[in-house]
Amino acid sequence: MIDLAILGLLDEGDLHGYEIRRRVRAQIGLVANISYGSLYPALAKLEKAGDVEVIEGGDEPVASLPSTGSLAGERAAARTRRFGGAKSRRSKKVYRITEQGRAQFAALLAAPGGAEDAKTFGLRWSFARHLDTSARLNLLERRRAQLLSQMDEVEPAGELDHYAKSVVDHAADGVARDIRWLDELIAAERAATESTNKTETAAEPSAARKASA
Amino acid sequence: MIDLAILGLLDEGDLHGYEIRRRVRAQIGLVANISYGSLYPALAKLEKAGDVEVIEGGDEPVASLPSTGSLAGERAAARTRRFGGAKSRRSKKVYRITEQGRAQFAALLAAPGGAEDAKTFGLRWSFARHLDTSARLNLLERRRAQLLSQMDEVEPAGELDHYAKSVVDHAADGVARDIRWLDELIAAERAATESTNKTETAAEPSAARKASA
DNA sequence: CGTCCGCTATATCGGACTGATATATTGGAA
DNA sequence: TTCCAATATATCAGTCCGATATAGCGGACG
Repeated sequence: MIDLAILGLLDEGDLHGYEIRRRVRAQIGLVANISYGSLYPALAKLEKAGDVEVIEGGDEPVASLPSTGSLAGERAAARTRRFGGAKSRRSKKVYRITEQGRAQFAALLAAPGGAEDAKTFGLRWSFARHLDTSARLNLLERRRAQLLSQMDEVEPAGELDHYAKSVVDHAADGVARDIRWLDELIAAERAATESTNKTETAAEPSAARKASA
Repeated sequence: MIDLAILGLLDEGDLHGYEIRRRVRAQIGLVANISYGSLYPALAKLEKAGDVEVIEGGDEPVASLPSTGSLAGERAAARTRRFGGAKSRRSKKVYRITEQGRAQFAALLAAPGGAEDAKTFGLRWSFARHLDTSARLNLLERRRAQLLSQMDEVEPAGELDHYAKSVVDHAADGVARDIRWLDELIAAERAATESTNKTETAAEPSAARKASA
């Protein structure tokens, strides 16, 4: 979900479209990516919905590191600003998230529905700081269940040739690796919960502790 | 590319749409998957293009294992056949690949253009038996280059919080693992090329035993 | 000193694919 | 017998990607 990525980044500071894409590529490019073909329509849609607003001569990126490779761009923007705002000006529409947008972000991040595919999960987890421990555990277990159901839909050994088998085996190893990783994250979250043994969230049954392939 | 999967499976025997999807899920479900929403339009398109043809009461699946979970379906098909072919019949359009379709399959499999993403590569490699060694090496190196360019587009360390860092690190490990795998496959192909003079596929050399990260 | 290249930046379009839904048919369980 | 689950085909709205178009700007280069 591209809205999630956009709102999540805008929550850390005002940005324009090009920079949003650059940050997604630089930060979580190995997990998910967005194209202009979906980015700009999504921004227009979010603006119409009132989740974001345009602040024309948007200065200070609020979040740290204003530079990082876009020095020329920043200078260009400064010059644009100096020139005054003749309406013929194009270039650089800076977006800011609204209160409604923040609520929408929280809703998308919680997102009880849906299949939790790799990209969406990666995106959600990269914003996991916005969730509480029980929501985090819920997310991890949802992804884990998704991987398990994916695994036992595949036939055990099948009569595949050498090449097909190599790709299937590699993929199976990858899934097993992902599940181990999820188990570590789940354990870490549980440990964090117990160490904060105030009272809250003492229960959380969440039955998925055996599952040894 | 869904056409590649369809033609590749039909090359092993006549099938109807439902069974094509079942086999994709069962055989390479961890790598790629197809939905009805793309499968049936694709079949219609391929038929119109002359790459496949419909054989109405399609019998013997040609390829082995006619059963595997679809016993009921096969019996139903048999009964349908006994009933005779009143044109009001719906159910079960069995497809067969044409000569032109085989050529198209070869073209799609070679496919010099395109970015070689994970799913497409997995699909291509699972059909690698249809390629010669040099085409196989070309495919492997294309995928390898794709992963490398993907890696150095990401910023080195970035100031990410704990959760984002965990997902990025995990993804980076996954890419490194994929590259090691590709290196093994490349080494194996090279070894196979050099030992062609003797008994073909002499010992499955597994010639990549170093694999130092 | 001009002009051409590459980067920043926004925008749109066609095409591919998904997920949901609708519709038939049939074998088997209750 | 009735109803459910599985088999089987088909379509649709929505989502996303890749390619392409446009445009301002700074610097390289002769």
